[in-house]
Amino acid sequence: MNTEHSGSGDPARSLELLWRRRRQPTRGPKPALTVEGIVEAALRIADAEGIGGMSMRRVADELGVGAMTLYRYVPGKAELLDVMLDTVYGELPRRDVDGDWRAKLDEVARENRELYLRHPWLLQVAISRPPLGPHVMAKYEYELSAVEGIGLTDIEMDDTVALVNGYVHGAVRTAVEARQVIQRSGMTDKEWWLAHVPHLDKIGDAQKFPLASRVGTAVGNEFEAPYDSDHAFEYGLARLLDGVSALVENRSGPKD
Amino acid sequence: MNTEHSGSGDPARSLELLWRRRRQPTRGPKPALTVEGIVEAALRIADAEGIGGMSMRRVADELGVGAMTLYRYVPGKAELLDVMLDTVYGELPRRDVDGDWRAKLDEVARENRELYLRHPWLLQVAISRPPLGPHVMAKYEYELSAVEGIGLTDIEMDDTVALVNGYVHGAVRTAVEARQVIQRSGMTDKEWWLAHVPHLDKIGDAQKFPLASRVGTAVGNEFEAPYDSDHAFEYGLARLLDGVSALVENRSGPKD
DNA sequence: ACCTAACTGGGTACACTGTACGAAGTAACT
DNA sequence: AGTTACTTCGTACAGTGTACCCAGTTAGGT
Repeated sequence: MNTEHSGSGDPARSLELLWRRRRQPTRGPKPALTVEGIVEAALRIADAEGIGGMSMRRVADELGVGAMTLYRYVPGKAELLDVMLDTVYGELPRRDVDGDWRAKLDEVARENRELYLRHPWLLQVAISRPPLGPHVMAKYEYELSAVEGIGLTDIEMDDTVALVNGYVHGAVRTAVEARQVIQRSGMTDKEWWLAHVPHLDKIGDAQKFPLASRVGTAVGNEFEAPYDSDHAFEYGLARLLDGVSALVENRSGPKD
Repeated sequence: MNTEHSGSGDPARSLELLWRRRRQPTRGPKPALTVEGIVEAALRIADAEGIGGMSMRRVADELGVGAMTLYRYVPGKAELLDVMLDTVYGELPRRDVDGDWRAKLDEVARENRELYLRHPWLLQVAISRPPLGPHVMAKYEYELSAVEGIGLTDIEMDDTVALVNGYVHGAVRTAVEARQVIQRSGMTDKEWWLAHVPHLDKIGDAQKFPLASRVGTAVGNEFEAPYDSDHAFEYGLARLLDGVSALVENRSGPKD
């Protein structure tokens, strides 16, 4: 099920972990693990098996230690997830784009899309309260800089960045789910449709639902190959940026 | 987290269940339960506690029977979820709208939004292969009828309906997650931000991330009240339909 | 009236999950 | 050497979906 949550722990403890502010102890045995190593192992598992496969025992097995050992390094699973998020956000290139705000927002969208495709488990994590680590902050700063100084209010800047991120999230989610359902079921969309048609015919829905039958069949035939998510992404992004453009022009030269 | 899946069972068995095509047995004790009753109980739980709260044991408890009893009526949890989906889609009003395709698509978006708000657990279910029950078919038929006869190809009709549904899904997901995180944490966004600020100040990110600090503070102050999701929804929907309009006009009077 | 086939309810078991608790071992300071 | 801080990790608990099996119930056939 979708849902793992981020940002649920104690702020002081979480930020200490995210910014690696813990003073190393002087006495006692040397720690055998590091937070970095644990996060790396957790990311390997999540990338390969989805967020559902990333259990504390599974991560501990990967590192050759007992499950409870992890709790010496990380307060709990929620906080480990926070560090994983901040870590993968660190992979974003955050390129300096020559051009106007539109070119920059376009780049933001593409970079985020790549990240989602590389780490599909990100789509299964609800990030309503982002973990305020160094890479999350840098990501937010970078994305805001794309729409800074073009006449938007602070609130509108945040809205716009959130709108683009929301669009990319939804578009990639659809594409990834389509890809995953083919893997999980071992059936292409066409095969799945053809497996249902004879039973639907028996029920007689072609008469009751003529449009659904006609369009459903057309779509089933068209997309034997993997769903053309590239085209859908480009089209939707262009429409979205057109919409933002209207707002920017309205702000830079208001009529009333 | 996010994820429960739909449409994973055997097609014949699933469709038989969705369309209630099972012949009732002649011998043996009269069944104490009905599929309808089980689905009703499961919906009550999912509406109140989210999809994570809907376990087979929990549903069985609600009905005063043992967990395994449910398996006499439903092949498994995945199929029960399919019937739940088809059932709630039956709640959609599917009003006849006077007006052009835009007014109709607008209505489709609003009806779907209401449904997501009434059953937030829908947002946690990945529906890449919809359960082909009577109400899912009727929903698809109704939504296609909004864009029938305006010059789009069958594929474009499906794309357009999917685009609108995708937008609504994303917009409501953001709003619902914001609402839920306040419940779960017992903190408003402002309180959460204020709890982090002193620690972030100690780290000194205001210097490193000036834009993020400025905009983050502005957003934190603005949205003390519940996030103004109505406004965001209206704005985004208007931009989206503008984009579709461009496609429709291009199809009805192509230049090249 | 009685047998049997068909059916229902549900107990137990298995392999999972996150993590609280506490025991046992190790290293550095006094 | 004793104390203190720190490590690893076994056990336990309350959950999860569901395979398997047995006991009880009812209708049809004889």
